Amino acid sequence: MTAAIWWIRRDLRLADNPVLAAALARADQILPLFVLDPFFETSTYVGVARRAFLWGGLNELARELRQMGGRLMVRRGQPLEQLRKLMQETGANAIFAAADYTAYARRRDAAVAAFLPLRLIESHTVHPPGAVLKPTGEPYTVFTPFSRAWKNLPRPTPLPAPERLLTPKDIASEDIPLPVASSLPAGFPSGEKEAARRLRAFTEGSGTSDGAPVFSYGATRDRVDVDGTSQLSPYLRFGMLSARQAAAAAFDAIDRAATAIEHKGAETWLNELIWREFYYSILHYYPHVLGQPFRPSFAGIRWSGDLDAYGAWCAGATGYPLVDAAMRQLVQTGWMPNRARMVTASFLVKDLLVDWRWGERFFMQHLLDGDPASNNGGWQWTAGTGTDAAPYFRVFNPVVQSAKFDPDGAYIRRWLPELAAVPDQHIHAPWQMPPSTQQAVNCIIGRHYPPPIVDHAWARERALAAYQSDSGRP
DNA sequence: TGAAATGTTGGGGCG
DNA sequence: ACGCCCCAACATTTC
Repeated sequence: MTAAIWWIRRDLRLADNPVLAAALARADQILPLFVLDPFFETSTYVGVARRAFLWGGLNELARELRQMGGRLMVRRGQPLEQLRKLMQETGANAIFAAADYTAYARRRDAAVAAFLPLRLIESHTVHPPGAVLKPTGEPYTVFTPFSRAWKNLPRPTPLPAPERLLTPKDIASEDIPLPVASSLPAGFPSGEKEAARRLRAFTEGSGTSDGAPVFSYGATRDRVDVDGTSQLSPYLRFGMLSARQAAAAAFDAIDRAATAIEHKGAETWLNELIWREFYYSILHYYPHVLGQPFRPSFAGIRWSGDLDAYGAWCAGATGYPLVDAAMRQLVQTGWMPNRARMVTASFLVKDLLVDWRWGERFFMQHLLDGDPASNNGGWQWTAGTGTDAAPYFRVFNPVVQSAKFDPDGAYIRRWLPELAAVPDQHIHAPWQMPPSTQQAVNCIIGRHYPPPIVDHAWARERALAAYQSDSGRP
């Protein structure tokens, strides 16, 4: 009998799992192992919600493994030490894990590989960093040519889940951490089954006469008052859904599209998946983006360092309803639609002139899908410091964005109940309500809801001036 | 995957 | 009838 360790980090699924498949091809028995790494228990970049989501996923995975005859092991401590011990206890002679790209992950895996037979398998992307390169062998730094090259590669075909998986008996394991009920994200039940159900509902429809949401994605994805996005990112983050499964479903939807609009919707969603792969590639080839601007010319911007402004942004108390609604949604649910991320990020960086890295960290703490590559890519895009980023002079107007993407204010009223009775005409800029109206709807600006923390027109000019003078621009 | 400022055009009111 | 102005609507440029 041979045994191999399946070292699980963020690949919490049985279907389409090339790491597990590689381990099964090599060994008769599999030791699925999760190591409670003290690094993550103390990291300021991991908040309680994402940790609870992970614990929930581990419990789900353990349940599924039991049904197949297997068992999830949990050990606490340094990965190298715990892996070495488990190999000694069990006679396992190989370790399989998914390749990962953050600085910490690479350091950790290199340290293990130096002493133990660790095999890293590509699993987090459809086409791993290095598979999509310019003809010269250089990485792409612009999205559109990257996506063109990506689409020229073979279409993915996900693997089925294995039918049986045997784990050696009588191996000690710690208890799987139970998520604290109060920190469990209510809108996002954890686990592979839930992920598959949501993917099906999004790309194939929920069985009603309505078309699949992916077909209207082009029109609705930016509407914050409508659930127009897939909301699959938390599942992709922990591999409860694989990028290949998602991309395969996107290609299927493109094939099934009956109209130009449907085709465009599915194609746009596929592009979002490719953005994710683009940023994985960027992080792999340009690891300095974690901490430094991709473009060094932006390293000299003098940020305001305004802790009060940052605190108001975090608390959803800037006085701009769309920004505040989105920040409250983030803190309460661990998730925000992409449009809201762009608006809140632009507001922090451009209107408040707060260092984008502060926002990046806050998002990492609160987002269930907090992924270093995508999150960093998004923030650098907004700050104008990244690859293929928004030009520095593009400044979102939080009132205009609100009117466009939450036209009736339904999203605002949902997350800011204090504004529930504000008339439509003032919902995007409530400080313009006449005092009599404020009285009438019981929303006094300055008492029930704050006045705007900055004047947007003024803030825009300040941002343009700061970017211009500090980034060596003419 | 902006917004604001500036420029152009053309219809209509009016002397 | 004609020129002038106003200004919406749209286009282009600039940040």
